[in-house]
Amino acid sequence: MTSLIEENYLKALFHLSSKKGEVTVKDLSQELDIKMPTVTSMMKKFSQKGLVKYKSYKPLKLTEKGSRAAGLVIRKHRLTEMFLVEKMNFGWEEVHEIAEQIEHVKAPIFFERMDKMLGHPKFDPHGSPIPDKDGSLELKQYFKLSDAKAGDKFELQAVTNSENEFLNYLNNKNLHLGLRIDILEIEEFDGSISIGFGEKKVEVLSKKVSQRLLGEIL
Amino acid sequence: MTSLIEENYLKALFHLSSKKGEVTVKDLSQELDIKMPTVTSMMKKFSQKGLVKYKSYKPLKLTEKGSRAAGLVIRKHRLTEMFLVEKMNFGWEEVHEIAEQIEHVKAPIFFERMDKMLGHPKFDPHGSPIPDKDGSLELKQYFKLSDAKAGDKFELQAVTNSENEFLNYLNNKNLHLGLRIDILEIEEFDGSISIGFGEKKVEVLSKKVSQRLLGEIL
DNA sequence: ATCTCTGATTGTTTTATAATAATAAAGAGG
DNA sequence: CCTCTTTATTATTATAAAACAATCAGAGAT
Repeated sequence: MTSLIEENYLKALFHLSSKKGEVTVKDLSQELDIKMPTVTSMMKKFSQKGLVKYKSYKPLKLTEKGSRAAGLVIRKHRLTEMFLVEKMNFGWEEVHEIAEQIEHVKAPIFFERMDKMLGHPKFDPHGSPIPDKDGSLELKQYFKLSDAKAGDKFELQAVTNSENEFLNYLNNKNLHLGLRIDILEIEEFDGSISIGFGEKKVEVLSKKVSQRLLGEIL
Repeated sequence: MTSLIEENYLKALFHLSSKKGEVTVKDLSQELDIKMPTVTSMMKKFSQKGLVKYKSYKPLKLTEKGSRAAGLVIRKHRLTEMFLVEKMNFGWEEVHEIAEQIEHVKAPIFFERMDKMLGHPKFDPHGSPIPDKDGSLELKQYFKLSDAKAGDKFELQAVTNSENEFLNYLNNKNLHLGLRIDILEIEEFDGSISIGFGEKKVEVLSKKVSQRLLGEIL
């Protein structure tokens, strides 16, 4: 059995691994807001359980088993987020905290039911892919809006970052997933980008924002 | 903040209180399958928090505050059960275990949303009343089917007991809440009862069963 | 090659929840 | 009213997850 606490370690490992493949004790410590000694001892336990490869003073690596276990937690989280948005009318900015708790429910049938009701979705409300029933994930290659050029058409399909503050900003600007955007102009000086979409709406987005918007150039 | 563990103590206190008003340490101990000394020390903490009235060697009593706190936990549980049955197509025999976990979610908005989606239900799938937003409960007076007389008409509205085994028994006999039942005959010898319902269905129920079926004599 | 700094580990302590063993209070039967 | 059983309490210990303090390892700079 993996406890709630272990599941949180797994999630953090998953997120950090997706960037670098290897994870340091310090990274984990910061991500979870748990002191390094505590992390070290938990990693020994994980190593025991075959979830991570661990050598003293060396970076951690998720094993195949650990990776699948982590994927399953992420799956539960993302299915829950999707359910909250699609079936319970929550906004995409509200669901993270709630899903954070529901994801730890020990009742496979509950998540299977969600999955079924949602028609086996491949992405969560922020465009992040949902791992399959084995916990494995095929990662889609997105473009950043910041990499598009003037004249391109862009479909917004995901965000890199799901903090409340950012999502509320997007809500205020009526920017949502699935939106088709015309890139009008890019300001060389600061990398800000002028876009047009919907009913003649025009907005200027800072580089900070456009780097966080992912999708496809059409 | 009331932890998951404290919520479980509260629930147990609520259930035991509803019968006798007062609860002994032993009762609680058995209900929760936790040894008496552990219960004693938790009750000191509860007393500190003003949730129970506690004097050494005397039975426990929920305070007003404790009673409301307990009611809120029960509310979350029962709303969840109702949601699982009504919105996610689970059977009434499946929902208890799942709700037992979801009830501990710390996100009032989540339960409010369920409540709204369900149209502010007054009863859970087993006919148990759902406490209001303050945690208070008006208890309805039910009759037991075992107290009905030959010739009576009876509407099944609740069950006293929600164990899986019993609910499956009722499922197999097509006995469900809302069903109208004709009491055909009562066997003096063992208290078993012959009933008719639906499409000319006739069944004989043991006293053990009929005592667990609650409702109204029409 | 050594010094120093950062990151990692060990060893000890804390907190919350539980258990066991030993003791004390209440209540029941004579 | 006293003894015996049941129930409750205290005191100590256990376990999991975390913290803090002190030490240790390794990488870069001198």
